Amino acid sequence: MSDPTSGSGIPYRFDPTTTAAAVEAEYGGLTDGEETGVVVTVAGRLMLRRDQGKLAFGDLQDATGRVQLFALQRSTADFEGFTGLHLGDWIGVTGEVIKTRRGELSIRVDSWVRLAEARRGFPDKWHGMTDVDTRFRQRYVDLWVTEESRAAFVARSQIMSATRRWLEDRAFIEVETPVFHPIPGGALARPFTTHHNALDLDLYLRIAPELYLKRLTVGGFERVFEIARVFRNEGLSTRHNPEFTMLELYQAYADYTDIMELVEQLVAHLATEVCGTTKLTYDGRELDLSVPWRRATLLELLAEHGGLIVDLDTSRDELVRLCEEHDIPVKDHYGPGKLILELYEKTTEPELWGPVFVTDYPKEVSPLSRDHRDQPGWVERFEGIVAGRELCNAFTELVDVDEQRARFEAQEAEKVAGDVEAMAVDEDYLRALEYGLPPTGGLGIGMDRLVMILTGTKTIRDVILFPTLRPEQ
RNA sequence: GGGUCGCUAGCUCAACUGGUAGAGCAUCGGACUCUUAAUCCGCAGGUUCGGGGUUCAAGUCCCCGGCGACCCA
Repeated sequence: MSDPTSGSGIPYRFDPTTTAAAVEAEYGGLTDGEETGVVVTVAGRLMLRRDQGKLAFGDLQDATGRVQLFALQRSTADFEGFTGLHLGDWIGVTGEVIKTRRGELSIRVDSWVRLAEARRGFPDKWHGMTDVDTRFRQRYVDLWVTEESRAAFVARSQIMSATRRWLEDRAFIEVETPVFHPIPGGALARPFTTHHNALDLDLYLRIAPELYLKRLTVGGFERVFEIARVFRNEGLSTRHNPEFTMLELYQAYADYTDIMELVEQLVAHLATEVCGTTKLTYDGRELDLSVPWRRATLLELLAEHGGLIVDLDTSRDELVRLCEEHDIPVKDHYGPGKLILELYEKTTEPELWGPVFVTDYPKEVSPLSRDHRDQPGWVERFEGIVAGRELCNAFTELVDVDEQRARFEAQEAEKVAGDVEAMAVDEDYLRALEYGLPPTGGLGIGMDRLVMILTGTKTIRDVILFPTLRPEQ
């Protein structure tokens, strides 16, 4: 044990006494040339080095920021070794906090140790890493050299943490439900399939945790939430990754108007926590998340933006004609509700910036929502549109078991007719409903999109550490 | 799925109408006692994404394939 580094020169542990940010916070006010007599130890990655003969300067970056290192041949141990370090090497440094004559807060290096060697050259120290594909494939490099990238993931962590606290403060409990589902359900999407060998059972990766969370409400958990990774077998785009994160929550005794208030308050709270304000700019446009958000029915917005005055009693011929006018492919089994939704998605949704709650959807396209209390053929459901993106989907939950069975069977018929996104009948879920689901409001929020909005990033890959990519070879 | 653009040294990028593939940074060697993307001198670094074709000659033109970006459906 005479050599504590055991030959490699790399120690097994290291004890920094402070961080770059803490040094700056405590000693940033020193006058030029001032010395503190305070010796600190920091650790991080060497990002820049400026050799100056018998002097050398370096920039050390740790998780909190950067601080300059100041080494002298006269007083720094193994000065030649220090000037031989590679950019990107991890080092630990001990020395006195000073401000140089030229006014740069620095640590004057007494001793140092290499904590890791960067065998591969770091990206251009000025331009960094610009190829987005390489940034995603080599996130371990991107995080060091791209400040905005690091900041987005720190913000993501804060958003997740603040969301949990906010919900727990309101008596919600966090649960974990299965990722493997024998019957995919809770959303209209294609699932991934897998197989359990011991049970010789085909299973599906969940497309939503909804039906399990409502089983828990039946079980007496009156307020539950899950931050769930979900999986949808769809294409990739700036807004879609095959695996993404949904916050789902269920609140007994609430309806969709209660959920609207919950969403706008939660999002405004998160904006304040992370951005310090509810008045943001996204993609060059103003976005005011201040409470309350506008509420408008899907039909009202369809009239306002699409100029289409229609309803469920509009003749099918007329709805089909309007769809054809807007280049929307129509299938024979589409009813008026589906046709109206298609018209809305084509003519109106792209025009919405928000925040706005689009309320009241056709029953035909909402198999898990409760019938509207006043409007036959419609359900109590809303989507929140924020920064032109569909941020959330929520409804007054369907609690009537007979009605739920009928909706499932209608979905099953569509699946048989070839709709790969349609739902199947889930008998166990129906059995749960037979034990009684109280009036309940439910919500799903796309957390990746929320993080995008609050960090000002433009693609979902900027907020997912390791997005799904084609293999390199 | 369709269209457009891109892929050149470890990184960031050049190379006019086809004519010996270059620079900056990083790396390596050297100089330099207050730098801030330090500066200066020097060495080295390439299957130009892959395959085929046209041509005396292809990074460049044509075809097929791979990967990506943007736009559209």
